[in-house]
Amino acid sequence: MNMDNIITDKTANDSMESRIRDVAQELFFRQGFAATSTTQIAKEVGCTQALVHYYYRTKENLFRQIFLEQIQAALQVVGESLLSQESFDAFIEQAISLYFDALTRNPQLPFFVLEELVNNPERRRYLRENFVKKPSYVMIYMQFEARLKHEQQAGRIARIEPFDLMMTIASMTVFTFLSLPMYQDLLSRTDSQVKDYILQRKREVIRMVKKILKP
Amino acid sequence: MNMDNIITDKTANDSMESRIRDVAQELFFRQGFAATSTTQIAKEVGCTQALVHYYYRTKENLFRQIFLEQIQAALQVVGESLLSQESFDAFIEQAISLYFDALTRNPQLPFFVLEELVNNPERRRYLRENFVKKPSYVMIYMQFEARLKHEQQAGRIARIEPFDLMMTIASMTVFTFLSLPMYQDLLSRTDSQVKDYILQRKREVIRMVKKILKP
DNA sequence: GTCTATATAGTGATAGAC
DNA sequence: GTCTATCACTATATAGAC
Repeated sequence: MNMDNIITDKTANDSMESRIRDVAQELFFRQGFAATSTTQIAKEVGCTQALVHYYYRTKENLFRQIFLEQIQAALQVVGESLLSQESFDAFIEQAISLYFDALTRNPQLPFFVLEELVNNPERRRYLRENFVKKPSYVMIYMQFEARLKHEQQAGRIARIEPFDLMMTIASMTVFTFLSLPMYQDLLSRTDSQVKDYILQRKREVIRMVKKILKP
Repeated sequence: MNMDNIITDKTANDSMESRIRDVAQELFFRQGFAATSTTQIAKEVGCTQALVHYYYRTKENLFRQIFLEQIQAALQVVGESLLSQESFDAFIEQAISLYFDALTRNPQLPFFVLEELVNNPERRRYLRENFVKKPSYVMIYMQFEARLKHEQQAGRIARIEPFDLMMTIASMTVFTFLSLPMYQDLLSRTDSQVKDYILQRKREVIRMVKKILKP
């Protein structure tokens, strides 16, 4: 069983800088910003606390870098979902499925983003300046709006405001993952039961949204 | 304008103990447990930090008392909503309306409860032992389940699992308030616009759930 | 680049005076 | 019941040796 030369992690970059980043992300995800210390990060990395500050100077800097990356990745998933050229029903199904799958790979992301945006008005300002105002992100929403209006004028779907449809899909998708720790713990579910539950919930959300959109 | 004798707050109890409790609740709601210190609580109350510990001994004790009260109040609202003797459609409408109104009076509650349950497995255990297992709370869900099944057998509503219906209503209701700080800040809405938005969202959620329940 | 050492400040909690 | 004083810890951040 000599595995000396086997590369075990496809994306592994063993520089201290990236190891600190990765450990920090894991801890921020699990515990949030306030409850995570640079001392704890250093301990789990196996370096000194000074090194964390050497690379990122402040805990806030380290956090921001991770936060920004995660928001960008999430917005990209949303952007990509809107590229679909299928029928509107198929597009909705594909989009919801894509969101569920992306969050299944990263189930702590919704809470991580929510927590920091709710608790820190400064981060909301930061998000507004860096994303919401950017033309490319405005375009994503306008594209979605235009397509919905078009389908409605053709009489293929029911009347609903684009913002309401967006909020409805976001609610049901995001809340599934926000409530996952409670689902698992309060109902004593195994990991495999949780996986089944997510799949079942995905199907059900798709079914319900389609029904809402029926003319 | 002599108002010396006017009682300004109907529930005000000016004992230090309750003032500490009230300020603590406000700060825990705004910042969460980890980001709130007993020093800060004392400063806002206008007493010394030692006094906070005199009444509640530990920060965890103080938090638990507030946390428990809030969960109990929330579960009572849910319990009351199930007492309705109206038609199922009217019952659903009434229930969703009740949840929206209760949360409008306490918009930070969903995040407060969510944050502490997600970040602290010990609090989930505490919740499971004190509520989920209690016969009275099990009964609330079984009542809801029975009524739904009954309506389905009578062919008055579509087939849907009770748990799915519950999650759907919870998703759309709770997420509205979880995302409120982002809605307000990112879209630069005034308080009065936010109030309108909540009312509009309530109507829309009721409409959608009714549509989902149509046979 | 990584370490040790430390400055400075804040934390939760308690002892003891009044 | 409320205060002052203090303990033992931990926090972030930096200076300086190697």
